[in-house]
Amino acid sequence: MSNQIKIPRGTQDILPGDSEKWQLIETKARELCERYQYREIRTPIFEHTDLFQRGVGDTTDIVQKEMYTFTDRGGRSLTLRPEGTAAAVRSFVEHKMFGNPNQPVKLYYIGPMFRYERPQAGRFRQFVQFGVEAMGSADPAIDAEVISLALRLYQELGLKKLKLVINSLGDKISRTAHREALVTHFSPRIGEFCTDCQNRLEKNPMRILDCKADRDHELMRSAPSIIDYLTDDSRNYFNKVTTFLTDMEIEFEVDANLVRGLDYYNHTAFEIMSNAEGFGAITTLCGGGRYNGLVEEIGGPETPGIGFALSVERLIAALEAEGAELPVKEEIDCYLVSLGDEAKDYTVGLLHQLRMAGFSAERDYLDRKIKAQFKAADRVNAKYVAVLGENELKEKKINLKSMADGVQIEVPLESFIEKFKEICR
RNA sequence: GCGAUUGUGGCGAAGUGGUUAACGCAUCGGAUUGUGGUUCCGACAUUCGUGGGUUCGAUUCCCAUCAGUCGCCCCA
Repeated sequence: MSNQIKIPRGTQDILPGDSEKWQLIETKARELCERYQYREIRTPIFEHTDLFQRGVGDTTDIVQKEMYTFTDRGGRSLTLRPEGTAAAVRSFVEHKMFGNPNQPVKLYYIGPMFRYERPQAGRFRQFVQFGVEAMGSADPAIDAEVISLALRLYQELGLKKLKLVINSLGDKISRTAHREALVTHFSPRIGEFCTDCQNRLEKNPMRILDCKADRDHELMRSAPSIIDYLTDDSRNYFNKVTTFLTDMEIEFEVDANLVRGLDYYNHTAFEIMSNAEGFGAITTLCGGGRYNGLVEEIGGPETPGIGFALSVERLIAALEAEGAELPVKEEIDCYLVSLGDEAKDYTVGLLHQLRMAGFSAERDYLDRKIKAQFKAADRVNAKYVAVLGENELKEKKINLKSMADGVQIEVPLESFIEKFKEICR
């Protein structure tokens, strides 16, 4: 066992017992997307490194220190996708979906993402994101729709302790003006801030607001707020979004310091967080926002877009923190108990027939005693146990026992399947 | 990248510088020679993450290493 190969750091096996929960969540997400009319897109798990550098942004932590980048045999630099938006946009441009008569183009994806990070509660090197992208519309109603879709998923899975935080990052004019104000504000005393912030001053001063280390610095509280620099258009846009949310009776909180870590956001930015007690330090379940301009950046025509991404791992963690159980039932219709070699062999055909008829069915393969076979049947939550022994075989009948009430009946072997269909429909 | 903490059977969990490594759960067998979820009895770690050192002797002490967990940064 000393040379045992173990799972790579930050990854996890999802075993039977848990995989059913994942299936249920994925099914719910797909069903929800069907209702909201988002259609699935499946893109590769790796892309050209350039895509993320351009799409996600060179100044982001994701690009600077978290990418799984490798060179393939042809000398190309490829990267395991750290998020889903860049690839969706790449595909949108590559397949000229901007020419699709159905606009906006509404897509969803669900699959693994990769970031080279130190694992801890709610953070993995491989994790699964479910995300949605709507490209081609600059209507604030789409922003509200995207937000409500994310919230619906959580709510329909049983989460209650949720908080929606929203902000506007404004358009290009708003951001440029705000940026200048920030630089003017922080420059004289930037030496008092952490080195990260000192770098941010030039590259992306807005993210200084997001800094936890310098949170209590006096210049933070007096820092210019983006809200004050929004153009009339941006302000109207934001008001529309919040009005629509209110119309849908969705509660939210405006946080002027909500910035988001990715460079491509503008206008609407939002996060859904968990309030659950005992949740880990990382409380963000879902993050998203508008990214007008990203499609152009990736080489397409000027196209507005908005989306979100959420982690299934964190969703499951939130469910556990709230003590919300997913309705996964694990049971089988029939367990075949057999005694004696002849009967044992006979169950092969019976099992096959049960399964052909659409039932879930199982038998013993370890040559266990009858008592142990019943225990096994009990363990797998068998609704019925069919007992076939030498006696039954001789008399061409089979005993069918209902495990819930212990009632047992005799059924002629030849009509067993038909009878079982009646009893266990 | 930095910090804290942990690493004993399938799982949970005691334990000590010296050759029997508790116990609980689970599993298997028996009591009940063909019937589950209760009870009783029995079986189940040449071995204490890995490598090295100290020692007459190490699971227990020291060093290194690997891994898990949690936190910082940042994010989903």
